[in-house]
Amino acid sequence: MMDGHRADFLREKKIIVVDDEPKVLEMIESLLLDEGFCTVFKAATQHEALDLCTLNKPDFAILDVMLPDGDGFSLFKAIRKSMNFPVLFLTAKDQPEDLLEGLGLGADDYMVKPFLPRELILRIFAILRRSYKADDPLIVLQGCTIDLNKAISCRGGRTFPLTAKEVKILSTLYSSANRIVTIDTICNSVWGDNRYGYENSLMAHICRIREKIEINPSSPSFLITVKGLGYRLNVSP
Amino acid sequence: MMDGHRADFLREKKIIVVDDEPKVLEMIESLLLDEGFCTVFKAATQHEALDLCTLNKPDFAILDVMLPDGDGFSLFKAIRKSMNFPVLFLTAKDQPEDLLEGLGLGADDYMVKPFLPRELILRIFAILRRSYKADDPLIVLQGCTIDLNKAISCRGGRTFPLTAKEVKILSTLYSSANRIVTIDTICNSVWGDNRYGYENSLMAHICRIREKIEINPSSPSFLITVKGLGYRLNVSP
DNA sequence: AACCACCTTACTTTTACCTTACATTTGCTA
DNA sequence: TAGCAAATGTAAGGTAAAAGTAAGGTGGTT
Repeated sequence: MMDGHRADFLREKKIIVVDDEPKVLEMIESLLLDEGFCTVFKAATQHEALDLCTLNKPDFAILDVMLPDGDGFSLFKAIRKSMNFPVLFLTAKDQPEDLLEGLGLGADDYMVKPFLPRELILRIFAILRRSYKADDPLIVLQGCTIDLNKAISCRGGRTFPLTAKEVKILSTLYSSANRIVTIDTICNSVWGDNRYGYENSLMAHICRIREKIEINPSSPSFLITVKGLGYRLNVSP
Repeated sequence: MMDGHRADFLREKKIIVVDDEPKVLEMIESLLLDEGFCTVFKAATQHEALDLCTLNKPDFAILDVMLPDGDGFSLFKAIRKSMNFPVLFLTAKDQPEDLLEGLGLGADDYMVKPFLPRELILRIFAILRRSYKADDPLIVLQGCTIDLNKAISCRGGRTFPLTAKEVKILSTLYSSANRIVTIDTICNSVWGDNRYGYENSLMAHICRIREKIEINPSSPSFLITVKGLGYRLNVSP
């Protein structure tokens, strides 16, 4: 695995692969899934690809230049009319003009088939890193990332918005990550001086937070209850 | 000239080229200057390169893997300790391990010598575009483009003029694109030190901006309210 | 089994924000 | 510098999402 857990949030990105050869499509898909990407769309034609893009708003595209209904370049132009995610071109033809046309249009990278699978993965990461660089401090859990500045959590390819109170509670817990934080401490940090009477409200918030960050909210593995003492946010070291 | 005036600001970026062969150094430099780049630094050794980087803070680097005092990879690691500009590796050796090592370290691109000059230029632009897109005063949303220089937004074939305050607000939001910007931050940036009491005014501006950029202003998809936290301008990616 | 601490859900209340219409200010032009 | 239009600011009623509440449920402990 590349980059370890630090690049987890990049693997949440939705990728679309467009190629007319089913074999190539399968190969790239399994390559991506093996690498830990959760959401991979496949299309064999330009038409299909455009529909998928408008519907699913992918974060990255791998486009073959040869397609049954028009070339990848025209697909690229069509996409760029309304979307701006990064694109890597793939081609069997080793023609310099092709390569230059692809990059000239504004593509992010260009690879010639056959390619080293590893090189494709590394180039994808290079592009994703630059395109989606997280200059925000991320809370990285195993299978979930939380961005408190953006007020979102990402889990299993889905993004959940966090509310103001949820952000406040999480940031309180995170400031004492892996340590028990008492209910009183949390209430004090969230509701200030007049903090009494909010215990149940806090409980409801914890419940709602778990829905957004836990893989199995009813048996939490990140936001842990320590009975009689408080809560603890487990963050991988 | 590539991309016309839209990419002009990318040519302002400072580029450093590191190669032990003076000929290659000269060749790349003149290539870059011909393309319109104004600032090109040259270094032949790792040591020289590091000094130039710390002094001039370049925006992009082209590193040869073979250097007299250590390889390009160790130079890359040294640079990344304190700086984070994008890097393209260049190598004469066509060894897969080399390529994979370079990209694996976190480089942005990798080219094998000899290369097509045009391809190098195009790849440089691809990387610069992604890395420094925030400087681009043209905001491309899905179905709407905003030109902050011209102070207009285009949507559904119609062009809307933007007022001074609207431009200021949008540019504040865009400089933290995709991230939550607090109302206080926006007010501070628009009205300066004495910013209190303008919250409602800001609200009215937000409302007017949405009329000009959103397809459906009452359920916005670009300029998002994050209740209790602030506003966010959704830009893809 | 009864207790306790906490979970969970559905519901109510609150609040922050939207929206509209109108008032005021600004800056341009005659 | 007076008049005008455009831009900006203000106020108030309306609204939906978020926060808070309450009540029944769960599971471990004594």
